[in-house]
Amino acid sequence: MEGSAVSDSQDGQIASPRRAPSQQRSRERVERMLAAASALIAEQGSDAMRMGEVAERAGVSIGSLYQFFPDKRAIIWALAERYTAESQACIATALAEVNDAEGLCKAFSELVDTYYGMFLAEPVMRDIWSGTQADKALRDLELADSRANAEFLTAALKRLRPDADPAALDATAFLIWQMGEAAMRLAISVGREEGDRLVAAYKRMALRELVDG
Amino acid sequence: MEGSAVSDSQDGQIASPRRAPSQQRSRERVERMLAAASALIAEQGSDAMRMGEVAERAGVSIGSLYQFFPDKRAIIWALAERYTAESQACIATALAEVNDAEGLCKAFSELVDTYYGMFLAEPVMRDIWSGTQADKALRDLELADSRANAEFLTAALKRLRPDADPAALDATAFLIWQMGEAAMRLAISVGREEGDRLVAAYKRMALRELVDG
DNA sequence: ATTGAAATGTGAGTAATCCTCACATTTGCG
DNA sequence: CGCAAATGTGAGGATTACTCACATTTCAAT
Repeated sequence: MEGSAVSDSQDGQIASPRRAPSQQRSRERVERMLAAASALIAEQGSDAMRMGEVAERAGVSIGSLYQFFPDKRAIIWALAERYTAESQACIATALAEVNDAEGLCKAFSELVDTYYGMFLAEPVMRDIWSGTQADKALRDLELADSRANAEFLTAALKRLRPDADPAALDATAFLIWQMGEAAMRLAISVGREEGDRLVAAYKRMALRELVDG
Repeated sequence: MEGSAVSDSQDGQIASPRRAPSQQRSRERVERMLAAASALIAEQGSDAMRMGEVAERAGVSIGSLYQFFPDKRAIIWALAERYTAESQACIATALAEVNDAEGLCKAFSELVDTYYGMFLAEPVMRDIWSGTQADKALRDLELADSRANAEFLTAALKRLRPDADPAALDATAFLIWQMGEAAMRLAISVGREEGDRLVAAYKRMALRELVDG
């Protein structure tokens, strides 16, 4: 099997693996690198994460690190990608079977709680979404992710209100989703108590918009 | 007159001028430095802005730059502070004389348009708010700014609904304001057309919440 | 006008850090 | 076994934020 993409990121674009690990040994080493990076981000934040330290903690040389990750952003990107994939699956299942207003309320409410819990519990996710927004590739990933997530919401809305303008539903769902992420970023950057209140207020606002149109 | 603060930023804190310019000559030079930085940020973004280039374009030595700005963040922070002061004044006047629901609608609607226009027109503001969120000091500045802005909204709301729970109004205003900034950041990162639609959707949503409670 | 201290100005040099590259080792496969 | 591809290594190149020892200018007090 040939390795997939080899595109070195240059402008502000993607950062795919420089070389896909094809042997068992290297796959395990890449896992160790990701684990080390994850731990370091959790401890100090992605900005303070040093590539040399990642290599050392993973028990590999700096050269090996760069064999599989073209640059520092790529390793953060790889971690972010895992989290988004995971959360997207969770969202899809939560919204898949929504068919009436009551079901939407329940599913959306639980979804927000789950998402908020993930933000609170995962230091890496927290750092990546609130800290490393400087990186254009990551912003784009988040945007794409947000669109994908919003589409599950759109789909549910369309089932609820088949006669409404689809484009308007699209915009509403996208906006509501993005605002939810903004509300949660805000919530985790203030105290826990105020954060909880903000998330609750967001939930109430979003639900009104979703249900009443 | 002794210079004001000298607190070198260390942890993730403030970054005040290392030494306040007290002579006319140095005040002009500092202005040139800020202008150079602003131009460079507009051209390439704050991340790509090089301190050496700022100094060169301002016609000063690198040493002079560091005489007045303790580090790179400080010069960006100084620019951000100017924009926030300017926009805060604009918000205060817009919301000061709101006394009924209709007035709130009109004032808020115009305010959003103005703010959105500023985001679109000012590359520096755009870069600082959407790009340099990695910087904790800047995030804190934005948060404080947002709280201050939300308070004008809170004040207007309290005049409209004197019987409502003040704490709830506070939370609502803060959330609505933050979401507005999120919506605008989103709007400028997608195409102009979709962006306009998103801002319009936000406006509708926010107004409903503001008017209906 | 003199003077001296504070303010201001300079830029070569330091330190930190991302990333490369020439070369060594290991693995898979005919 | 033999060889090509995959993998591994770490000293060093390149960039860049920032420092510091020293030069120059301003200005208030004498």
